[in-house]
Amino acid sequence: MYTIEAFDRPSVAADAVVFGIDTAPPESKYSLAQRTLKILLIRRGEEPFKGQYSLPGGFLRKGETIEQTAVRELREESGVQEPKLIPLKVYSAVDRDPRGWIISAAFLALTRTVLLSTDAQSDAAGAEWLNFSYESEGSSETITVGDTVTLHYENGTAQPSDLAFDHAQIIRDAFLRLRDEVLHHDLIFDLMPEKFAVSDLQQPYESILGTHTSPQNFRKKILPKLTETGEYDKTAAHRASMLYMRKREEDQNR
Amino acid sequence: MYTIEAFDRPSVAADAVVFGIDTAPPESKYSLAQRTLKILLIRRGEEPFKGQYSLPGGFLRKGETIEQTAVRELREESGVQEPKLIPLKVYSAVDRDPRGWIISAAFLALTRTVLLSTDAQSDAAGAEWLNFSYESEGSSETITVGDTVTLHYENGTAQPSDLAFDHAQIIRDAFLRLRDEVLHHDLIFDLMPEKFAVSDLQQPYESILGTHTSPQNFRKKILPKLTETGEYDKTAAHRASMLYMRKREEDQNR
DNA sequence: GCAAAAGTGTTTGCCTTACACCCATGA
DNA sequence: TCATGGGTGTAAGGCAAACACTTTTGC
Repeated sequence: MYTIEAFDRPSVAADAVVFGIDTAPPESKYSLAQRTLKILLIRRGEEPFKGQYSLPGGFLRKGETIEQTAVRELREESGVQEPKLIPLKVYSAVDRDPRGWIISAAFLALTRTVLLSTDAQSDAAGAEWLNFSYESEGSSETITVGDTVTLHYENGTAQPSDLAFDHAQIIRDAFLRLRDEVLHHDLIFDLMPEKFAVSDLQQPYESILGTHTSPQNFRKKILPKLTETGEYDKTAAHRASMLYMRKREEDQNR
Repeated sequence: MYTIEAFDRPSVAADAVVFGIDTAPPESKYSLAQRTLKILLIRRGEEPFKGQYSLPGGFLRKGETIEQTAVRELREESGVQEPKLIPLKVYSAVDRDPRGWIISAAFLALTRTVLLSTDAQSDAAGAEWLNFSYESEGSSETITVGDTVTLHYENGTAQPSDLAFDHAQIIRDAFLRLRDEVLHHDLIFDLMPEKFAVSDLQQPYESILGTHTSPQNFRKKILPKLTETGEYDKTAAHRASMLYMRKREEDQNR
């Protein structure tokens, strides 16, 4: 007969790899705004790994689901609201945390805004949005985060890095999943505000997928997935661009 | 300062949704063998849910990863060896297990053979391979397992069923992931033996994806992903079929 | 020869790509 | 007017569906 006391139990954490699109003002009134992919990291204020970057996350509490853990910790540590969560995997290597037996359920989390709450009641020293870029060549992969952190991977495995715990590995796995979901399931729309111009999509889309095509062909490829709103963005010094919304699933085949 | 005693800890289980392809002998010496998708379920020998079907699975032990838990339990309960494991998600609803606070990391698991070990040192009454079929129409989905169990879903949520725990929900999520991985990442090969004829692929492939095409066009679509072995299957009463292997990733673009 | 499947070639239509072109707007 | 992006049209190439056809084998 099973009794719940018969097994040792690990501490369970949720960690989130949060991506967002940052919009920088254009260089001139003519050119497009610069839209770049960012990742949210926490500068750790406590041991272990004090002062190093880590993913936002925290411990599962009794009475909540692991998704609620992720949402709560994101709000507390960074002010990120209503993220889109996608479960990644459970990281459970026995030596992954020097504090003891702690496993972590990792999530890919997307937000439509990169603003940070300033008065976050935080148990971490501070949350920062950092530039994110990914490159691969053969069996080697490189991720650059912010201006100072470079992560290397060989055959899909993280090499020792400046990041806390096994978070370098989690970040890679999350980005590859993001790329896959953008490619096959239009996840790009979960990184965008509700209404947007076609050209707002292209930079984020192509920096995630690592592709490039002309604005004309990008338009034709993406238009079947969009619905016109009739509104226009008139802020730029050229022809105003129509704002679109994501087309509802049921209407795709019409 | 963090202390590991500061948080309550849940019991952590791993559950696996195991799919395999069963090969039934052909009706005559002329026709093809019947290949059907099967799912491995356990008839529970203990409370709760005694006598009902559940997924194979068990509890995480100290010193092992959650993947090792899944592999160990599969071997113990069903004799399945060397499954391909794909992490699905963590199921953590607070009332999902009447025994208490138990969360489960669910895996999609694929095996190349549907044979069962007969002398499994089992803590379950018995493992069975059951026919699996999936249908969807609008927001309703139906999964049929074996001859007796039918599962219903509305808007992606499992309706009450004869399965133990929340396993009806897990099975649906697993099958949709299977379909997605077969479509986008050629996961079908993890359900096949190392060497196989082109026609061996088509039935499983199309029953998972819910599509149908001619044998000729299926061949042309799949051949770029295959390598000839030079061996032939001469058992049937018609032209012998060449056996192929999965082409290595690096050779795909040649 | 006949049934059944293995395997090849051809046609057609669609979808992507490259690129020429016009439109709208503010400086 | 000019620079810049918004937006449309068209022609070429590649891919997939439909299907006609040949090959191989056991009965």
